Amino acid sequence: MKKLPQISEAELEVMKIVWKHPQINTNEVIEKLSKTSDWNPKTIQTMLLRLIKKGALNHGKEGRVFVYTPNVAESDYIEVESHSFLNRFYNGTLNSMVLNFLEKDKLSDDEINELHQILEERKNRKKE
Amino acid sequence: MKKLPQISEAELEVMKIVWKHPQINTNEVIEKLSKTSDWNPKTIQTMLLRLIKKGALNHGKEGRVFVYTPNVAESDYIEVESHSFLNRFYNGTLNSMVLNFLEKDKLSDDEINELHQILEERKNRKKE
DNA sequence: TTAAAAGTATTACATATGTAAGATTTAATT
DNA sequence: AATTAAATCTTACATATGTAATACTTTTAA
Repeated sequence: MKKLPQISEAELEVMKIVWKHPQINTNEVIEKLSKTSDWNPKTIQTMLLRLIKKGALNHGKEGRVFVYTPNVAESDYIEVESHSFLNRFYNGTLNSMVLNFLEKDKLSDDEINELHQILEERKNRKKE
Repeated sequence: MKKLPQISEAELEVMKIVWKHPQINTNEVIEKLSKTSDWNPKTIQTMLLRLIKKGALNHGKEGRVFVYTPNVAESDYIEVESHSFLNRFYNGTLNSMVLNFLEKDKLSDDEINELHQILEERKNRKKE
């Protein structure tokens, strides 16, 4: 598997936009981020550049305008981050996270039922 | 709830030691961390100091030696980090993380069974 | 009682990150 | 063609983090 670059918190917000709209250009990124943040356009440009430098984004030109595409898949990134998170706090296993949430009453009855339902289905599916 | 200080990746390793052994002194921290890392003792001291400055640790003196205790509970910290993690990657819900793991086949059959078991028990317990 | 050892306190320095401003180039408009 | 506008490129600067080294102070050992 490809080694993923280190992506900071703020950079991640930019990545999310590009993941959602591959082949997006600079102004469109700025526009979309303006709705959810108060970053200066210059700041956003800096982050785009850094993401290119880190190899997280690719860019081409369309006229004189940069157009960005992700160079790391969102699912890969989430996977790596998830495992690193679980390792840091839950002995590396999702089950121990779920258990902890149950113990600490962080799940509503509805959520518990939903989870149960999901697992039931999964088990039934396996049987076939 | 108390506002938690920002704790860096490396600092977290130090916190874990103090959480596990409250009322631990400098040398003991260094000794324990030497087993799992190759940090210089000076580096560890810097991190201890920074954690005090950030309010993550308290310290008292025992003779001329510092003794540390956590000033933030491990469970609080894990809770905050967990929610921030879920918000960043899974729409804020644990269920969508579990679903994603199932879809991506990140859980073994054993783990799935265990999870199912856990939920069964939980549901039965609720009924009483 | 002086020197060495063991702690703590202060300082250092490179890289990363958040947050831009200013300079330069290129394209569009008058 | 000259001016303006719009993009990109270069530079900046404070705080955080990783990773210590050096200085100072207090014990302890010779």
